Amino acid sequence: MRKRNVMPSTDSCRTCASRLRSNWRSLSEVELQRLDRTRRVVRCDTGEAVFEQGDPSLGIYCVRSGAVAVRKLDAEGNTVTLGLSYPGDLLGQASLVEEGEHRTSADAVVPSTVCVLDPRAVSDTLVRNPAMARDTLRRTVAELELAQDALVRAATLPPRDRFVRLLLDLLQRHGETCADGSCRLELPLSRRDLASMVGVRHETLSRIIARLEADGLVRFSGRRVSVPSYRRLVAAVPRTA
Amino acid sequence: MRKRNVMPSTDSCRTCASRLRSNWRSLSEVELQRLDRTRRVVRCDTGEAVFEQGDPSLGIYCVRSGAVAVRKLDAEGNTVTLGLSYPGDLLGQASLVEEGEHRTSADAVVPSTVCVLDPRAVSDTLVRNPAMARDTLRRTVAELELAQDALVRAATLPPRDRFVRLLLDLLQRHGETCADGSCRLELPLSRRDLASMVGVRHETLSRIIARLEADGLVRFSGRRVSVPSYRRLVAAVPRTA
DNA sequence: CGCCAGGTTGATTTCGCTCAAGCAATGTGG
DNA sequence: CCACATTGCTTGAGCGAAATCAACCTGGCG
Repeated sequence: MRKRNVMPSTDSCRTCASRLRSNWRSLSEVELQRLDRTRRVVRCDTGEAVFEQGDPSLGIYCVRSGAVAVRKLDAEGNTVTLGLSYPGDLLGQASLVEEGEHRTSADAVVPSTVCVLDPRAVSDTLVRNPAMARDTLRRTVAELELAQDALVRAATLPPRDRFVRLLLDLLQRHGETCADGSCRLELPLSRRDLASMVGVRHETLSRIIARLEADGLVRFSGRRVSVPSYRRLVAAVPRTA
Repeated sequence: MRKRNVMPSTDSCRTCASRLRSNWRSLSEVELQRLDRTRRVVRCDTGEAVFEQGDPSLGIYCVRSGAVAVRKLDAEGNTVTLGLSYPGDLLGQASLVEEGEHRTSADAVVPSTVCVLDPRAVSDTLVRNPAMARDTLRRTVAELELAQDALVRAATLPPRDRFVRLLLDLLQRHGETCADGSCRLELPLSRRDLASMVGVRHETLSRIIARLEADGLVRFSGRRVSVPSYRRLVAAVPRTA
């Protein structure tokens, strides 16, 4: 992970393309401006860290563009990728309720822009704007449920099925569907990262991919993935609860 | 799971023994009373369901006494135990932000009392009392981090270590420590439930227990567990991140 | 040209799952 | 009160799948 570049604020929150998808969509112009004044911008190239687990938090992080992987390291140095964050998403919402060290690492998987907001300003806004407080709670609850679903899958589904589910999720975000029901996908993640999301070693993931190719469900070539039939891929895995 | 008994409100939130540990600790007397008026009480014996996944939610659930297991069923009918909730905890906080069906099941593992509050009343209170809103967000974030930690453990720790961690957690809640560093514990859960929390089949859990006993780390007899040396048990597992 | 990171593939071992039997505690009906 | 089912748990045998260790390939890149 190379260093990040902290730049002075360029654009404003008001004109942010992902504003309506973000936590701040229920803010008035005035409130937005107040937030905006505290804003710093971090530009990261692919692979650059936005922040590292253990760093003191500089504020509330909000993805403006690109895609950011959120990872957690355990005591043995294993790293688990918890998920990807996209424009409008908040990173490390722990800093919403208490400052301190980052409990996760975050790095750009494509060139990305992330804004950093003053926690006090955000906190003030939360107090003054119940609609945003509710919105924030809703998002956090949604994320909690995502995590719990992942726990259930980790406990019950075999690795192969977990990987197919991951592929289907990535297709939603990064894929393009053709008229004939096939689709293509440029993976934003390395094999190792994929493996760390599925919870298996990377050699095992290689074999899983080989098996899926043998079954004619997907074709991998580097980071290019093509899926001959989306329907068949969906059918290859138990119901999406 | 047998049926639950819904009873008229007996005691009040104001006199609730777990009020200060609950979500409502920052409420004024007036606010508490307003909530209290909407309250219903559910008494459950061991094994009785508080609610089942898929049921329409009757409101916000708050544990008053006892201990409640929160479980999730997946499409194949596998059930995973997500955790235990104790007095002061909220169940299924999804209902905080939107009504609908329960996304988990909850059943009492010891005789328990759970209060049900009107979601509208709670929602009103959230809007009017930023301190409570903040408190609620804090709790939800904390739970999210718990879930993410569990994900990391599921992906990196072997079953044996995951079980020891679970034992250590249960010791905190249900154990009694002796002066000599040994401790005892009355398990509130069956072996199957323990297995479903660790993410292995119950036969495998039996073998894990047998191995731990062979190592002299614990002694099991029914639901009675004795740990000769707490320190040794802690040392048997990687650092508690 | 050689090095290196990322990826694949192979051989071997380990370990959790499955199926199956056995056992103790509890409950039930005759 | 006893025969018998039931439930929760343990134990064993065998299998299959993932981890591990290791070799090897491939495409950058200095």
